[in-house]
Amino acid sequence: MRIEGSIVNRMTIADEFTWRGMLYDATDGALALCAQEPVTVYVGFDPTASSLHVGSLLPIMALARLQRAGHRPIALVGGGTGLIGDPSGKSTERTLLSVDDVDANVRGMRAQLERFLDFDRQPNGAVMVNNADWLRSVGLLEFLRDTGKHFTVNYMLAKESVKRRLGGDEGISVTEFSYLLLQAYDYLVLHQRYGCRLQMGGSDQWGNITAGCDLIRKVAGGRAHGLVLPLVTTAAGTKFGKTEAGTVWLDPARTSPFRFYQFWFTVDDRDVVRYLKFFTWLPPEAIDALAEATERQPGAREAQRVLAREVTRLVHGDDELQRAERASAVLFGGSLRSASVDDLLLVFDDVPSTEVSRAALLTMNVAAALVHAGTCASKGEAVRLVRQGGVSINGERETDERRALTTDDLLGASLIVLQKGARDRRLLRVVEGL
RNA sequence: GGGCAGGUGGCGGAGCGGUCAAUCGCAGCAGACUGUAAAUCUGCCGCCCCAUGGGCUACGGAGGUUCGAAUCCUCCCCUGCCCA
Repeated sequence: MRIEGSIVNRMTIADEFTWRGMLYDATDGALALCAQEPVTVYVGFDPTASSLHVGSLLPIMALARLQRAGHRPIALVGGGTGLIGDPSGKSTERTLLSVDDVDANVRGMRAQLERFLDFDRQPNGAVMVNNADWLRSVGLLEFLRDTGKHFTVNYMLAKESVKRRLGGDEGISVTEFSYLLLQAYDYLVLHQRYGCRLQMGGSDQWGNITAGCDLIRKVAGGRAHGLVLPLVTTAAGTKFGKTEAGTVWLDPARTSPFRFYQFWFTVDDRDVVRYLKFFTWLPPEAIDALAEATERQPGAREAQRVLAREVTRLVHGDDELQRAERASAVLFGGSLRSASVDDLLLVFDDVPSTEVSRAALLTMNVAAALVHAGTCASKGEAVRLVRQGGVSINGERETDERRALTTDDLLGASLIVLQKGARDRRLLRVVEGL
């Protein structure tokens, strides 16, 4: 991504992070340092999956904001640490990923991260590193002598992530227990190679980050800082970034832009302003205005609309945003009967959709169609759902799950819209000769 | 290696020979009310079927006892704690 023009700094990083609610904690002097001179700052991303998800968006935005403020961001992907597994925030031991999996995940994540940072910007172009480059080749004895010697087990036992596991009934393996050393070592390497003096991360990273600061002080004699971001919560107390359909990924192949857009559009009133501050580039005045709009006319969902638009554009680009908006307008914009078949066909690729042959369709009843389209996981579930009144077909509530589908059910002779509840919409399209 | 405590549905956690597809809480889904919101209330929440009923697969794994086991026995695997 290119950042055009020069950025006028109206707020300091401290002001901005504070106003946006992004400052959970920081080491003494971290913010003063940023106010005083350009700093090289890093955030690490765990390659636990081939795609980032919306939970990673906050640290990504934090990096990007710092870059716009003139600092140099380093995005680190954990091709080395990913082989070990970070116990922070986890209550149970994780199963190890294979080297191939980690490498594949690293590739996927790198590609995504590139979108949010400017690698050509002068003089503070972003840098992407993979800690596999130094961790995989380090020798055990060398590591224990050079790095391990600087930490006491006492120190490590005092870390929250370790304490929690010691109290749990699964314990913690030496592998995960050692994780902290690796991340501390990463910070040291980046400090030595790039002069990195600030590490950011989620609040669960505090222990790992301060361990790195301590290591740098002991080995390099330098002062390094840490800043942690709050955990993104939802007012309803559920896990942020999860929907009925599972995790909300940044990869459009895993979470379609339409679903992605819908995720943000359906955000709770109580969360929307906070998310606007976290995840968009909108200036304070614009966000304040949306906050007011939400208070005055919550039903208009203006803030959610803008949030969905901004974040979808940021992650998927303008074209995909427009498709998601159009698909949403067609499927949620009032009566389906008034929507033209052309419109429906247009959104076919953007909405969860399934194809079916005419012959197969005509052997299906309503319940079978719901399963085929993926609305329901099993026929039993489909039966229950219909009996509870949770299903509409082409906008009309369906009450008989055993009703056979006929060509009369096809809009424009080729499409059926299946609705479950208020939000779930899918299309079933008849394809000749399938 | 020894002792102790455990392994039950997405999670937590009951059940301790039949009435258990398994109490309950959380999470999830739907309905009502709405605003594609929240709260609240209601229903649902293993799979399949010619369905006020029937079948199948399930309570770490494998055997066994019994008319009948998640519940009893044996062996094995796994986890935690304590001891060596």
